[in-house]
Amino acid sequence: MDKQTRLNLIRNLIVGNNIENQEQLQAMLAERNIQVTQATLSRDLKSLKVSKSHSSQGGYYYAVSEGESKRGTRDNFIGDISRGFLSMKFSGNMGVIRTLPGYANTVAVAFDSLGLDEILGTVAGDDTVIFVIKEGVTKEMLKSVLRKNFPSLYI
Amino acid sequence: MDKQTRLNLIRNLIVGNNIENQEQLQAMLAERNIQVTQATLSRDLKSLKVSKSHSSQGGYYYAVSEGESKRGTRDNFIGDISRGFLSMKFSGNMGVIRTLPGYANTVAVAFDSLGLDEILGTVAGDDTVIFVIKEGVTKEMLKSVLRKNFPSLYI
DNA sequence: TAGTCTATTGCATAAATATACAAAAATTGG
DNA sequence: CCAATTTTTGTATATTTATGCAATAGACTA
Repeated sequence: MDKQTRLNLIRNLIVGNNIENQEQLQAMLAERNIQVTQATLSRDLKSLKVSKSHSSQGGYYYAVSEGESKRGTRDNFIGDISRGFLSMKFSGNMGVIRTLPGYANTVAVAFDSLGLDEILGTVAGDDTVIFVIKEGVTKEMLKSVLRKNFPSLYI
Repeated sequence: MDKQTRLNLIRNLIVGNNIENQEQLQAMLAERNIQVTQATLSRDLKSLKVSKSHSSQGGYYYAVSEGESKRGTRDNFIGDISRGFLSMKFSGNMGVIRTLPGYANTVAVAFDSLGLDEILGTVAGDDTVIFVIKEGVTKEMLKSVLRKNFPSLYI
């Protein structure tokens, strides 16, 4: 478990859950067998430029800031995907990927270019990619393939 | 100086300046002869749903959440949708919205911003929006929700 | 290889923010 | 006007987050 992997996971956890404070985040990481101190999380959240907001229900939640969090020049497909990727969800034979604003096209192109047999095609908007899964391929089969291709993403 | 006035001033100060913490905000208010404690500011920021973000220079800044500062309100989204909307059709777990030319993106953004639980994601072209319906949600359920949100549209 | 440099982390603690509680101020209904 | 109720605020303190420092590990150079 290196730092970059932890950062990606944290980003995913933040996007996919309502996390109220660093203690809670620490607990979620612990469930995944990642042990870090609050101090490290404070630094991680800073480097991800995560902001803390008030929810309308009175609590708090973390949010990943628009864009800024990562800008770099890794030029392989997996790098492109890692950089913009936020979350992936499924519905029937369709999948929806949320990305940082403006990254959808990059992610979709990278996805296409990998030539995954399980995916029939993709369409990209600005921060959303929709793709169609090949008939007969289950969510679980696809997830397993994706995890193999992107061990850093926690899909 | 009543509370509402102070809240408005705080919002303006936050939008117009880079304020790093409550102490700084307190000082700016003091310059304007408004004396309050940090505790009160903490409550004020909560009621304004101000979030604290990391700047790319390493510092912090407060930001007023979309809903409160800009007119990113529900009413405006509904207006945006009504203006460009032409028709909505379904196929399986997918929906297709036709709009006036050029309106697709606006409609999609508005749709997304409403945060409808039933919709997984959207992609916009020029005059067409495609969206994916969440698994387990039927056409009829979605239509019913949409009719409630947009009584003026014939969905 | 030894020495140097850099990155990452935990520990302890500082700094920043939130809140329980009580008091003061404002509002409401006779 | 008064009494009852609600709102707003400060004080003191709890909670949450950030950071100085030292330790460790890996990378790089000569």
